Amino acid sequence: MAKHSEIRLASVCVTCAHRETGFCGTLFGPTSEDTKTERRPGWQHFFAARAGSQIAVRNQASEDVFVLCAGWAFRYFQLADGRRQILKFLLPGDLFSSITIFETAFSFSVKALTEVQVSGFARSEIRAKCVAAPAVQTAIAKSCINDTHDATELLTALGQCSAEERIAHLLLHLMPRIAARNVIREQRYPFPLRQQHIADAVGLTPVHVSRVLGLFRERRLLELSEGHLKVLNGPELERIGSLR
Amino acid sequence: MAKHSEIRLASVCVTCAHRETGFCGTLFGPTSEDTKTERRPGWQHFFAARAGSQIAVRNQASEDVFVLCAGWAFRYFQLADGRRQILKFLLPGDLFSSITIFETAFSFSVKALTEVQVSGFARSEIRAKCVAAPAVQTAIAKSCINDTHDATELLTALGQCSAEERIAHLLLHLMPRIAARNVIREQRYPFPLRQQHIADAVGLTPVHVSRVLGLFRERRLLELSEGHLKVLNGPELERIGSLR
DNA sequence: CGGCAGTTTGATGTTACTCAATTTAAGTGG
DNA sequence: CCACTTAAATTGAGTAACATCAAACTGCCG
Repeated sequence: MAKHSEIRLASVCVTCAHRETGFCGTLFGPTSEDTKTERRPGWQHFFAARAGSQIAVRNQASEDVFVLCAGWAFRYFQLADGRRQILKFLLPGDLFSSITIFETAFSFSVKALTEVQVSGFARSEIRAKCVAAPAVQTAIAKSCINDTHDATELLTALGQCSAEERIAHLLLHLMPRIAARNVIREQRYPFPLRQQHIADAVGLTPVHVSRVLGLFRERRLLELSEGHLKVLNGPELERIGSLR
Repeated sequence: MAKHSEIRLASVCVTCAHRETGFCGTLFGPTSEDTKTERRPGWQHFFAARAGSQIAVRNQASEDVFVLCAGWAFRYFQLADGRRQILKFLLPGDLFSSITIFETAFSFSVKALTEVQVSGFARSEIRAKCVAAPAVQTAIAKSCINDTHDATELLTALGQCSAEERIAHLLLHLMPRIAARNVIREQRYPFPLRQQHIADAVGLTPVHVSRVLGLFRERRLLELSEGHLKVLNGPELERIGSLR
């Protein structure tokens, strides 16, 4: 069902770092007391952050390329009046953004959704590896393709679909990504999003998200509580949210 | 005002093709009688298409990378029930998509908005040039960055903004791009979009687009008729649609 | 036990959609 | 040049979807 296979750049890069020692990420700029930095000389840069903490800011430049190693995070774009659009949920192995390989500044911000661990690599090193190692090059290209594809789908969902369709689409989008990183039994997925996150991702109010999820629950499509999503009627969910 | 400088890949590549002769694009798959193909042995592939004709289809694979040379076109994603989301308007010099450099298949379709001229280059040649010519590599990276940035902004507009804000944002987004390709006198821009196109781009109905444009006209923000947009009050338009 | 963050529910308001009629503009062929 | 045709834009009335405001409820943690 998932046309685009999941890419785990972190594992690729961590492996790289294990093999070649002359690889030390530069220090990530101090963001807040929520982030705990750890330097491993001869390795890549590495840090942890608490749930809810901001771990990258729009327009901030950095010499590093970041990969989420553990936990959930999300990219978002914030407006002056407080509205924010969540652009993508990041799962372990995801680059903060594939274009950070070309560009030093972020065009969006990143926040930790759960407690996270993040790994930073010197951009120069990554780019050098791109030339040398075809596997890295392919991984990055795939990450670009994936991002573009996701953006296309999300744009279509936001522009053309109803509240039910958008929420169903978001869940369908996340399910295979979660499944690629966890053992799923009986269609029960770990799911740390608050309704506020869903709302900011699909462009609705949390109140309306609650109502729609209530409807889904009534119709026995799914159950959603305490960090877990249980899908009861996958085919019907897909009929609603699949964009075809 | 325009943070991201416009990239004119066509001119770059045409220049390349002029300099190096061993560069012949493969034939673009036959799409319809609306497209008139012309092969120039030793050069890149080249064709024209009538306004409204489809010039690329989702999931269609091609060995070529396409650049719009003249006219307007747009990328879009179509749903089974006929709804479509316009993802980006393409102006002369724009790649159909920067990721076609990595991937053979399109993740969306492309249609001509006006009469257009399109140039195709063999992907293998482009990739070879990427390694050899830093200018081409930079142009492609910038195109990727640009696409990502545009997608971010459009996602935010669709998810978070009102009808007025979205339409204003679209116009503000297009103005500098048009200005980069035309001499603009007295804030009067060539503007071939129908209200249906605006509607499909910002996720509204044509009827509502008409109403909002009517409001803008009443408030003397702009005039929009017969292929031309005249901006009467830029600052106010920006206040409405600038996403800050 | 109290406090807090998140969710649910109800009542009401607003935005944008739908349907349908009318107007405007642009050809087209006589 | 003038009917005739057709696509696009405008306008109005009624409606549906979603937002807003506010209150009540839940589970959790200190």
